[in-house]
Amino acid sequence: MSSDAITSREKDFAKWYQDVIRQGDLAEPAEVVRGCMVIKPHGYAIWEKIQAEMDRRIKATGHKNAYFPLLIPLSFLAKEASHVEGFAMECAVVTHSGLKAVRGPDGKVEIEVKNELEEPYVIRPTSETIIGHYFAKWIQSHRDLPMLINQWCNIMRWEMRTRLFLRTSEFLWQEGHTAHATHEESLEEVHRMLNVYADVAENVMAMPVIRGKKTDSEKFAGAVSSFCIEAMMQDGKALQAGTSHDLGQNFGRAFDVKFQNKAGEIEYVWQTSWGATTRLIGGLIMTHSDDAGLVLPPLLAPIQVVIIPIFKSDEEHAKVVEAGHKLRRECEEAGLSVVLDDRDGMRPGAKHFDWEQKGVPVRIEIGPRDVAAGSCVVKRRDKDPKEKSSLPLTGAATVLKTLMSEMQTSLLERARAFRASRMVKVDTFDQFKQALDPGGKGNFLL
RNA sequence: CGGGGCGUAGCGCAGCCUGGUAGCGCACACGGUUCGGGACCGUGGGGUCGGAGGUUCAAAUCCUCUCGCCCCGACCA
Repeated sequence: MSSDAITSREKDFAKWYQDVIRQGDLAEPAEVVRGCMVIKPHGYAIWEKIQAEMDRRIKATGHKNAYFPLLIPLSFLAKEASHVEGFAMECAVVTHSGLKAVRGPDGKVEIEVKNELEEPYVIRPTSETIIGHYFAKWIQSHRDLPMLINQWCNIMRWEMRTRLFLRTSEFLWQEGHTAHATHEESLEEVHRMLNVYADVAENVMAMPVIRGKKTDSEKFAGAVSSFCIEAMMQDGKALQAGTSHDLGQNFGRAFDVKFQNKAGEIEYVWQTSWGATTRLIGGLIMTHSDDAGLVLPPLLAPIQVVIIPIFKSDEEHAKVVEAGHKLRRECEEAGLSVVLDDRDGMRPGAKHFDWEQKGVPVRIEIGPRDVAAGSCVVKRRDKDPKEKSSLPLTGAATVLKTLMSEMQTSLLERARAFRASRMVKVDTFDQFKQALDPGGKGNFLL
């Protein structure tokens, strides 16, 4: 209905983005905590899928997960000059511990903060400093290298302007921190992890990306150089979707992370750091979703198949649901995540819209006619909803499994085609200026 | 942080200019008829109008402050 409709992309892209998130039940602003968001179960399930795929690749490249404190001593920030300068304004600072509750005469409880800390803590805006501190303790010899650590955690950056998933004051991410014996090795690591990000983006999220180097003004505060992957959104704008930094010996020097090389000489380590965040979900939305709501690539869909029973009488209901459960079990055995939507009091059409908005890749109808014919009706989220095909119930799970990988591929191809249609290749600066001229729509690759 | 817009029921909104007992649609609850793409009828529940002050006999409405959200910009993942 009009009250919960989704604004079209053409009419208002920013509004559309928020509508998709609301209707897809992914997240909502935490209006009681400035700039933060509540990630709802469906949104969080997508994050868990991204996490799982990313984590597997991080471990496969030799890294180990660990966890470091949320709070960082203020003095740590001061050790790397350009690092503080970059993050200073975004830091939330913890200055007190303990509260005192005072009950006034009217019965109201007033709360005041109690003990001022000797040294304030900063809520981590990123963990190079505290991890650098521990690297210094853990690394003595070239035999301790490379040190390959990753942590999954939350981060706080006091942002001036926030947008759900794309930029929130608190966000979830993974941050890798590594130390190496040579610059050559650490640079190799920087690009290895950039490639992991590109792999996840393209082969899991079906989101084509371009690898690039950030300009000096854009690079990570404290890095020698920063690399990133950029994806193109449906409004033609680029989204930075993952970064990998060459930290050189900057943090090694700042935190005194030294090792003895094979020749017995003392050297500073060469470090890297790399991160990917919940922003990826924002990129996912803006890459694939349409005016009907969320579209999820099968590899990231918490629910891949929904079975909608169609019936009039109780007898029909019994038959249809029986066939539905049989199909559900077969799909589960084939490794698909599937839901039989037997919700009472909701008509089939309403169920279709509900799951469509949530981005479920395939919806299946089973009605009395299908049970009689031994078939079911299949609708793909990446196609026009009027486009339906029939599928024999026997062996349907296998066909659906294949369909999933087809959808995964076709979403990536579609996104690539879109990007190609908006991207202009230029060879000279004059061409660049010319290309920018007509309305500025589109992005450009030099 | 600069410029603009907006906070009224779970969601989307009207009412505000011109103060006078808080409304609509969807959602929700119950009953019935329905059911292959958002069903319909009837009945009902739900709001100290973001918050705090002020003006007034009287404030959703006028004034001041404040918090939050959205958009553009600068900055970032």
